[in-house]
Amino acid sequence: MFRRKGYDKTTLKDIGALAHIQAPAIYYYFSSKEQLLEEVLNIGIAGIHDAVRGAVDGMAASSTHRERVEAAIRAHLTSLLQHSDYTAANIINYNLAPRAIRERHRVRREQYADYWRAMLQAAQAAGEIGPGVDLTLLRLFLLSALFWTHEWYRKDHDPIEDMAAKLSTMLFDGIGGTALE
Amino acid sequence: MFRRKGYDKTTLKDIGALAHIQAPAIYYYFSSKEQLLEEVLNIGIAGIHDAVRGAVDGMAASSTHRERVEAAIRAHLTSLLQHSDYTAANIINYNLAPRAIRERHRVRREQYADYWRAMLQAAQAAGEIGPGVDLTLLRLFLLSALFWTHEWYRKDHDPIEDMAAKLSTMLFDGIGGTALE
Amino acid sequence: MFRRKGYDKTTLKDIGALAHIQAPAIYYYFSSKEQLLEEVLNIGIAGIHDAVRGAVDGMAASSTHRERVEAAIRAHLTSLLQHSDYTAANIINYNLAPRAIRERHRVRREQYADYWRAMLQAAQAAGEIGPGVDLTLLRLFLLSALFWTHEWYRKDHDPIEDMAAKLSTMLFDGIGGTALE
Amino acid sequence: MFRRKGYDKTTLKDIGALAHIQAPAIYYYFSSKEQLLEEVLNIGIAGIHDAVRGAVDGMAASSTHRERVEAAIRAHLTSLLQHSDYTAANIINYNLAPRAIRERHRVRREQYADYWRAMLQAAQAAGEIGPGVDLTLLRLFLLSALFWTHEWYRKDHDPIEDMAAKLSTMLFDGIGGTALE
DNA sequence: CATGAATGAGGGTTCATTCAT
DNA sequence: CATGAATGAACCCTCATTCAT
Repeated sequence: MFRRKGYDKTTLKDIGALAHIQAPAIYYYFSSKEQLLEEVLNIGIAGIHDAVRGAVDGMAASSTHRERVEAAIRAHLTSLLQHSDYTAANIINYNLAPRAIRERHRVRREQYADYWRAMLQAAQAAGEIGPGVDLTLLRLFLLSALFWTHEWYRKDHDPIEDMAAKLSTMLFDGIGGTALE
Repeated sequence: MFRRKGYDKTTLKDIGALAHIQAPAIYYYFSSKEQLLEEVLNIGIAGIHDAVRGAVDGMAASSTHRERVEAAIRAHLTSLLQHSDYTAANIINYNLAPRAIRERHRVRREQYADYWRAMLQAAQAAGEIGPGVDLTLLRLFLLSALFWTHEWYRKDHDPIEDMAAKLSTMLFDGIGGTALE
Repeated sequence: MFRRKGYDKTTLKDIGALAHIQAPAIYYYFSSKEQLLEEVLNIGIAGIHDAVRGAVDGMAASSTHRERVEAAIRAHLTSLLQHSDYTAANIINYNLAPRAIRERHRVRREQYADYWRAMLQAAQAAGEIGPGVDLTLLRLFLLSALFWTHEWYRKDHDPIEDMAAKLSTMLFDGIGGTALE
Repeated sequence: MFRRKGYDKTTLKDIGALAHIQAPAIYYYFSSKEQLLEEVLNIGIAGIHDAVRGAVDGMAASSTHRERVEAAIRAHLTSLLQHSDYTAANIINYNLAPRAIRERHRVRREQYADYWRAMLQAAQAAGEIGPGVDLTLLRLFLLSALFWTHEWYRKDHDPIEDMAAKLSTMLFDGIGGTALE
């Protein structure tokens, strides 16, 4: 509901209807609409973080860093686009959430960012990402591209695995043609 | 106001205060809050579209396509991050806008997308973007990365020109190191 | 609880917490919040009535009526200020109680008033209260003064016995000085 | 309304109906129900304070202090019982008002108490109140008796002027008969 | 004897909007 | 061109109460 209509437009009545209970019954489980939002945000971030970590950490020790990054991209997209309304709800509502919630939640967002930071640093240390690459900017742009997919992705697009593979290729090998060489 | 607090949380009283008038006076200029939103969305898209078009079209005829794309990136970021609260308001509120507005507005968003599509096609036709690159996916990911910057960009970041240059380099040349070659 | 927060602001949850049970468990002992209030009111009136009667009826047969009135004052104040939250709760909530409860309860209040009425009449009959004194008014003002103490009395005030003695003296002997005599 | 039903039981709908407007229109004039209560409390205290001060200060300079006190009693009762629902509302609701309101309001109550304190002190200094009388206790009991009248006074009682005169007489001359002298 | 779960009524409050002035 | 006053719809939330367990 938060994903489709946004926090403000979502009424407790809407939510209650979805859960087949009356609106006030929600207060038996949550202390306020805001707390409900906070839990949704948390589930959203946890879902994608776990998916990515699970995918990467489960890889063979012999995997290259490039393979790891590509796996992370694939897991991120799969989780966001196929599994979790919570993650999309997070993206949509985070900015408009009350300051208190946002501040408490920021920590979790940063933990996810940290995971990527470490992964990219390892790749650069191993020489699989060029030494001149600004990792902070890379991470920010890359995660932006990934998160924003929920805005334009439709079920009838390419399979997510293809998208992930293509993005990884563009990113590592560049899109430049041979015209100028 | 729409940018900072979102459409729903913004009250006409807020807006009136900003304009030094009483809330009902807004109705002298706009027929409803929704119409106000629509105009804000329009200004937002027009601002960035004009900025990008202006930058690219003003270039020397001898410019390479890569130079053009980089100029477009630079103009997009400059407009979004430095000039226009309207564009950021657009990004934040588009999804949650009433369906009618969204459908009327989508046309303008597509026109901006078309501009990029044409630019990228020209670059590929000229061989400056590899023939195997999926232009649709490239455009979607690239614009996602660009639009989402407003979420994390702070005034104390790198100068926008540097960001644009680095992104362009990563994109065209790839981030891959030499480890595997 | 009724004394501190008043009937309306007191929730069954509050009461349950005080009794270390859940709110619905209250219904095992009382049929409704109103019935609970009624019992509290009753206990409050009974407490002060019993205290006063006990003190006066236990006095030596040789006591003067003035001594009896003073004892009644002392007992009333002691009961109200030191022993019984119930009595204070009664005073605070009686007016705001539902009409049905109020009407049922009024009888008990009148019984207490009757006790005073009889005591004052006896004193007047015996000549210890002047023949010209309007007993009804005296009783009303006196009980008003006594009941209202719970509003301003703090533990660090004079001992209650002193207060009672002083009030009795003022009342019987008057506060007038000698200036005009 | 606050006087009849108490703050909690009074709904904004009730108040709106009384004022022939819809409940939300109240917010055009008051920022909250609490602020409304606060203003009612203030008017209540101001009403009685002004009435008493006006009556006493308007007396001939040659008046005795006893005459002044009696005039104050009369004015207090007249204001409370005949003119002002606000004062009765004050008495009833003060205790149950939110702490913040109560603390802000206490100052005004104390100013009224101060007025009486000064009046009684002057009377004692002039010898019209006995030197042994505890003025604080006298004031507290006297004001208690006066305030509480609104609980039992009915229109069919004695005229207020008679009541005031009788109370004054009892107070200054005492109720004691001659039996013990 | 007590609780977990839920409900229904209703309360205070917000807000876009209207309209006479 | 703008405001003061008011409205009606709707929202979040509270709470006494019920009832199966």
